Amino acid sequence: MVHQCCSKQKVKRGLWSPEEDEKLARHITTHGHGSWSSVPKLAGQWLQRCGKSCRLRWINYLRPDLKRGSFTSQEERTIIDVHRILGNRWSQIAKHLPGRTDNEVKNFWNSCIKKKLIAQGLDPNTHNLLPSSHHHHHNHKLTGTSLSSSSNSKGSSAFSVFQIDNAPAMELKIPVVAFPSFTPSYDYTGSAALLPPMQPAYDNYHQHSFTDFQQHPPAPVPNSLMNSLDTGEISCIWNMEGDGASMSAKHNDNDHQLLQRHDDDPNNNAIAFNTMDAPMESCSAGFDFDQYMDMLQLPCGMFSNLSDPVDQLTWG
DNA sequence: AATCGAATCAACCGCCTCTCG
DNA sequence: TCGAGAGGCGGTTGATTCGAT
Repeated sequence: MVHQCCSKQKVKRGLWSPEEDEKLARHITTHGHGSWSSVPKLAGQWLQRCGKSCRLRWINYLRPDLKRGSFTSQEERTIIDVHRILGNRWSQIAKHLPGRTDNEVKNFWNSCIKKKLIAQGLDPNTHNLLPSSHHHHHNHKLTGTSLSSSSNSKGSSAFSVFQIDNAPAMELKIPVVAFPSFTPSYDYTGSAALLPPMQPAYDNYHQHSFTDFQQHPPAPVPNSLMNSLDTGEISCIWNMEGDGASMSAKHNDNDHQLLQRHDDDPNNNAIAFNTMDAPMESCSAGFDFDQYMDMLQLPCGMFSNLSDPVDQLTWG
């Protein structure tokens, strides 16, 4: 199919020559692109490309503010973070990476990140553990279900406790109605037990506007995402150290006590669970949701519709 | 040095949305 | 309200490069 903008003229396809690049760049830097469909005409008779092709070439290659070179680990992490929330919305993801294009991000994802996640036993689409991974490692799984909240329309479980290989892990899902002061950071370089937060509310995130990140001041990606979140669900997996002797959250390389805030840094809202004193085959953990909400210092009334604040985990 | 498969990436395709008459 | 055109996007393709044998 031929584009409307190219239907009335002979257009060249395929790779751009240096001469074409030079002609297009010179035209746009002096006149701006205006209407892309008119760019080939205005840029001179030898630029026999369709407007769409010119636009793409400018955006992906000629733009002066493009960043060259391979992606940094920080950029990679940002891509993973945003992708978890937005899915394959490459142009939105690229907005968080100055100098990178959607095409570049998409290619990097498909050729590199995707494989890394799969190698870590994660589904690159959902960022959840691959089902085969559970089976392969013969993981146990426990789900806590006593959290009840009218805002939790999915009726999903509040907790999941399971094992990855021999390491116990816990998934915690927190229904939120507004933006909490909870800004975890994650170590993607760790083992499978040190997982990034899961993305249980994919549809919720999509329902509610995430589109205008630019309104928010520059911030780490999770912050800017959370800032525009008006409802949804946060979910994290925390690793539990040792052979089931305790259960603790890892945050900024520090372990923390049960439901205690890190006092030194008000922005450090790590959660920890140290009540898993029994072996993983048989243990329980109480979870005081009220206390947890206090710790997060949530805006007043945020969880007012929670009817059953205390939850209990059992295993075995 | 030659071959071949994998990885990479630029570019295209086709669909969707927005704008404007 | 509707349709045409343009811009924008994500998926896909195909050429090129890279690396192993």
